[in-house]
Amino acid sequence: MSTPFSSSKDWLSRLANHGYRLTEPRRVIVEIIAASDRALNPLEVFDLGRDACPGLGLVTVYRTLEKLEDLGLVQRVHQADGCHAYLRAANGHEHILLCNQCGQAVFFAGDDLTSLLERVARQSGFEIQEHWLQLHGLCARCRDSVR
Amino acid sequence: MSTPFSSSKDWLSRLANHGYRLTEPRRVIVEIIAASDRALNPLEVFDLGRDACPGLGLVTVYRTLEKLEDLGLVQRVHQADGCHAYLRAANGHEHILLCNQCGQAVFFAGDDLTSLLERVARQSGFEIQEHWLQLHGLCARCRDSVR
DNA sequence: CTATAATTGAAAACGATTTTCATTATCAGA
DNA sequence: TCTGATAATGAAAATCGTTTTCAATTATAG
Repeated sequence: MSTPFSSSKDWLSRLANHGYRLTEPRRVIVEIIAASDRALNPLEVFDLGRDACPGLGLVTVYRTLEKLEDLGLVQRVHQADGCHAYLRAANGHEHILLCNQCGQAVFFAGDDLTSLLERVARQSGFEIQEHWLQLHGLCARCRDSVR
Repeated sequence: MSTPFSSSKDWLSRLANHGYRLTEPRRVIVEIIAASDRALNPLEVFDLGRDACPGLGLVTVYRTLEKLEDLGLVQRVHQADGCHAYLRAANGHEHILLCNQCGQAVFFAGDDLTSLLERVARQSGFEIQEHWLQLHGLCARCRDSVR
């Protein structure tokens, strides 16, 4: 069980190492995602980013999120309403647990899945390339405040 | 491990029991989803539906899929490109395995998850309301034809 | 310091989905 | 069986999230 926080410094050098330029909009966007404990959609990143970088464009948010996802630093989560939000990427065999109320994200280890995956591959004849586990619920605080 | 086929008769009576009228467009759409062994997006349902019901409108497809989902007969699957497709709903603790190539869907039992869910709930303090496991890979036939 | 090429933001385009609205069809009740 | 209330339909327009285009700006190698 781990918090989703991460170091924006690392992310910026990863960007630089891959030939991307370090610009003000990118610094701001990276900082926002890395510092967030919940998944943010592009518009939310945009709104937060405008505070630190008034000229920021929504298009730049989309483009930067796409690059961060390509580099494996950030991952998209799918929400019930069909929209996408972005979060620090899970490392290794971590998966995500999201609060339906406040959006808080928690990572947890899901290594127990391997035996299930092997069994399903054997029985179905499929070659399994990707597994995608996401949990939704209410965090302790929201559970108390809702009832 | 089970095929995704289901009885469209059952679905129609479920619709009727819930106060919905049985119309030609609904009969056609239900028949298409129930008979499909892969997830279909609304446009695919529309194209197939036009064959049997020439006047069919895409809007009706969306509306009918929404009702079927509300009744728990059909479920949405999220795809890598962000689009949605619809499939017979998994029953009980089944989950879905999708072929990235041909789209074929296979259901498998995922009851092994309960202990994982309990552990995560305990450690995180969350009340877990929904778990969402989806596997992607290549079915036996596509794996052979791709290589 | 300069030149080059990557990056930017605004506007327009885009595709999927939803809403609006007038017409049509289902079905409960006479 | 007929009929009226109203649920359901399809077409067009609106909407929403996302992507493309393009001219202006900016980071960085040399």
